[in-house]
Amino acid sequence: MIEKNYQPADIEGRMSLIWEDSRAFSAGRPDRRDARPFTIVIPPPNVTGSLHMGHALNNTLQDILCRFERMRGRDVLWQPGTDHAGIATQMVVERQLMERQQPGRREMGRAKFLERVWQWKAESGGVIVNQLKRLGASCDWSRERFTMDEGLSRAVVKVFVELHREGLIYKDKRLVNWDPKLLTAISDLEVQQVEVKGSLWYLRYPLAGITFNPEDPMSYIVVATTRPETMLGDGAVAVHPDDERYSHLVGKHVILPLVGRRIPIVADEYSDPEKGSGAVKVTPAHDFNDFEVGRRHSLPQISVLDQEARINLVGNEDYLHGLPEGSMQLAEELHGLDRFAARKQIVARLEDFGFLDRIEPNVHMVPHGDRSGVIIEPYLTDQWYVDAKTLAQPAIAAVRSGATTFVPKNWEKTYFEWMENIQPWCISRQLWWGHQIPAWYGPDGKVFVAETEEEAVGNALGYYVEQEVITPEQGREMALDRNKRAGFITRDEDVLDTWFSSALWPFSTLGWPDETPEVKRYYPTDVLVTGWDIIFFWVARMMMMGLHFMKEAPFSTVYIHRLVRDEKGAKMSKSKGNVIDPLGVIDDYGADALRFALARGAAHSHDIKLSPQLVETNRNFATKLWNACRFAEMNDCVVPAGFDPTKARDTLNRWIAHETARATREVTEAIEAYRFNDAANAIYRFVWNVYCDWYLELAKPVLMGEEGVAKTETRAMVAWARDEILKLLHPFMPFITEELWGVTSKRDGLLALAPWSRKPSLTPEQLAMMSTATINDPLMPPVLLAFDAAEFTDTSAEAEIGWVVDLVTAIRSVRAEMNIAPATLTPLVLAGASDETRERVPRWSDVIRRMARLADISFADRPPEGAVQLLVRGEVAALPLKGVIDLSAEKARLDKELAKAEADIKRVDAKLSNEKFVANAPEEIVEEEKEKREAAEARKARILEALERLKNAA
RNA sequence: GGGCGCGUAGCUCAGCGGGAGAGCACCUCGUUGACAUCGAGGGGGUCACAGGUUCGAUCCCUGUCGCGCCCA
Repeated sequence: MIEKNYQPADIEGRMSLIWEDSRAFSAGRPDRRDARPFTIVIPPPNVTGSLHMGHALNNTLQDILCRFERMRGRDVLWQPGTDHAGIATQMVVERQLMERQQPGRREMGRAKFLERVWQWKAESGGVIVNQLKRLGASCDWSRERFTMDEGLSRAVVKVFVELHREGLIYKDKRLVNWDPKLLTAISDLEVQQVEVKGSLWYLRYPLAGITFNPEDPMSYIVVATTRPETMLGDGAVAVHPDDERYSHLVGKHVILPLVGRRIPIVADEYSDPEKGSGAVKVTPAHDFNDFEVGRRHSLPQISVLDQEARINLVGNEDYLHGLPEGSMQLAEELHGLDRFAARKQIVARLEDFGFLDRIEPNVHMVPHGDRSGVIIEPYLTDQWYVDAKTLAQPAIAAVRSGATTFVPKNWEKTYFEWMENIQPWCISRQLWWGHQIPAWYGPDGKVFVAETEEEAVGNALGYYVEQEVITPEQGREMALDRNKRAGFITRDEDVLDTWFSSALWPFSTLGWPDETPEVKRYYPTDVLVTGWDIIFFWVARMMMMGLHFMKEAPFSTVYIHRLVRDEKGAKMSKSKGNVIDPLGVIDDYGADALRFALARGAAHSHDIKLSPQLVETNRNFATKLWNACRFAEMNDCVVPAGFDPTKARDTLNRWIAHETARATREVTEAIEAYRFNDAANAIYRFVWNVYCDWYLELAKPVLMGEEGVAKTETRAMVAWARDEILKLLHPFMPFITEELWGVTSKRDGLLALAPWSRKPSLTPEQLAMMSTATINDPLMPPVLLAFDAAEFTDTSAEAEIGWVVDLVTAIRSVRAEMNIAPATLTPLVLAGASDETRERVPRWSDVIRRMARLADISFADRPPEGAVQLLVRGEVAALPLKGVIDLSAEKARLDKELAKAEADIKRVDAKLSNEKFVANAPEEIVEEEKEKREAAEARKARILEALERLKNAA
């Protein structure tokens, strides 16, 4: 029994348990051992995360694909899991410690802190997984993975060690993006350029050997800078080689104000004559461009900041080197100041001594950390890098060759753009939570990289014994006793960028580096579904790692979807307060409604604008389906064993078989093309505007009528089409469809595992098998034998029902226009009806009378006087409403129709009289136009007749 | 500065070479036995602008304007 009211919350709670108990989503089910696998790896959400609309969209789309392919008979693995999210998680736990006024991370020490993070993960790390289940995600939850799992960690270490051995991972001292709040390096991608209103300071640098005089421009050179405080670390002044204003100064020196360092004036194309004064200060240790300039001119790299971006001068050898007596005083005064406080001080001092030329307002881009939000400092440190340029080559080639394709294809351009200009990837992070880098150092700083500590220590001790740094005896002792080697061999403290482990996700989750059956069966995966914002972070890196270690691209298709925005198109954000919580929406309207709203909006080239009202609309659709199924149940509609819809006799039933087949093809083809919106809209239209509005309404007289062959067949067909609807809709609205599937009939199994009604396009292997196998061959894939009604068509049924629909619609329309009360039943006269129409009427009179509110239907040679005359498919249907209708209103209506017909004729004539059109247009188009003209002429003739009769009546 | 995308009904968007479409909103009517979370009907658009290609352009090309995003 179907409940009277649709209650999504009740259904969804129960259904999750049913799917879980039946292990419906398990990959490698025994009954699918011979099926083709279909694999998607989930973009692992942060373990700290909770479900937002972006997740809801992303996972809805993946689930649609997985459920679709599962129904098409594939052995589906949707691999779930979460990401350890280095910085984010460490921040969450540190904040928690602070809130509870417990000892902080540093007081605790590394081991204790990590224990604490794991504890946090055990308690609250699973939140998002449960939220995904509420959305209906049909992942194989038994295979859930975490990037810090033992197995995945082994994969990370192995990849690091191998890439290091191949020279594709190396340690380098260069400028990194340094986050002075989180005290770690971050990669280029984690930096966001933000437009900031700042200033451009023009500073006077005195020329060496000339007495500085603020009044004498010949005694100094003006440089422009956005960061005056870094002048302490300047190594040169650069001017453009072609800039004649300065050419006489190239090779000369300036004396750095306040500091007293003598630095050269160099010619370098980096300096832009158009910008500022045309001369720039060069600070190799604090600016990426200056770093390159410094390399070209062999300038010293003088870092003047510490890790927290405070001025660091006392005891700073690089800074103090070669400075005149007395500069210690300045160093001591500035030492320890924050970079922005120091800026003020330094500018003030420069001004005091006449070194400040002027200040101009200046808008420029300033790098900010995407996690901390603070201004990033280019900072000179030792970090580990991946040689991305080398790894990118096969990854570029794979997309060029089509081994992997992006949908929509435009994204390939973005991918190439980035990949072809890729920079070394900084992978070390000065954090605790993450995969600690498997590198150990000896007392002289020599690096030993190995998969285990034992191996690394062994190598190191062997080396130092050989070098006679230690004796063999000491080596043995150190090898056996960790305490003995402490201080001699130390492990790298840093951990790897979270995205390093994510890059391995498509194979590490399958058990690699072990040679598991899962790796063999499910790699490479079929499709990756993700947002464009992580193409660089994740997609590109998976491509690189997958191709390098597995020799095959990790997925053949990358489907890129757009963002979910609020109803006004603004990005959802906590600060704006416009966030729609998917779980709240699920509570209010059900997961199915949310999913369907998202799917219907998922067009290729637009972000999705979502509002609660939109979800409500889709909940209403679910209710409509619910009630249609109740109607079927109330009329005892069931599908008899062995029922074949293509063998139906009744026209209406053949018509719905035809329409169902059409909808099935549309939905199938749209999902195959990742056009989720088209698929969802096709099924929406079919359910509401075809099945409910017409089929069920037209079937009512039969269902209410007496028992007989027609009624039996109609009952079967109502139920059959309903089942087809449930199947087509299941990938989009899994909960309600599974519930209705279960309660409407005794079923062999779950809808989630029921066969899709359109055969998948055959693989070459399957085609080969078909040519050698016979129908009874046990090797024949069952899916090929599945009954396939999706190819069924019946154009004559389509024409006949089309006529009924048009007739009813036309009568309804004119009745509404004429303000005829629904309670008033009017007669219908079919004038000059063809044999076909005369034949059809007895079959449909009940229906037409009921739907068009008619008293009776009769035939006549000509329409009665004063009747409203409608044109339906070229014939006149007359409603004798003399006295009821306003004749002038009817004349106005007919005049409008006439004008329309004449306009049509005119337009077609214009075409047909154009010789070039007739000569150049395809024959069928010309033929079509001629037919259109004939039809319009016929209409015009009928309307003129009708007007004539109207005149007579008046 | 480079790249990508978008400008179609009041709103959100389909359509992308041969008669302008949907959903929502709006207006009118409706207690017909699945459904008022509903049914029936209706109004509403020089398809941003200007050129070009074509027998024919909302659709293809070029340019202009406006909006959004990414990279420097």
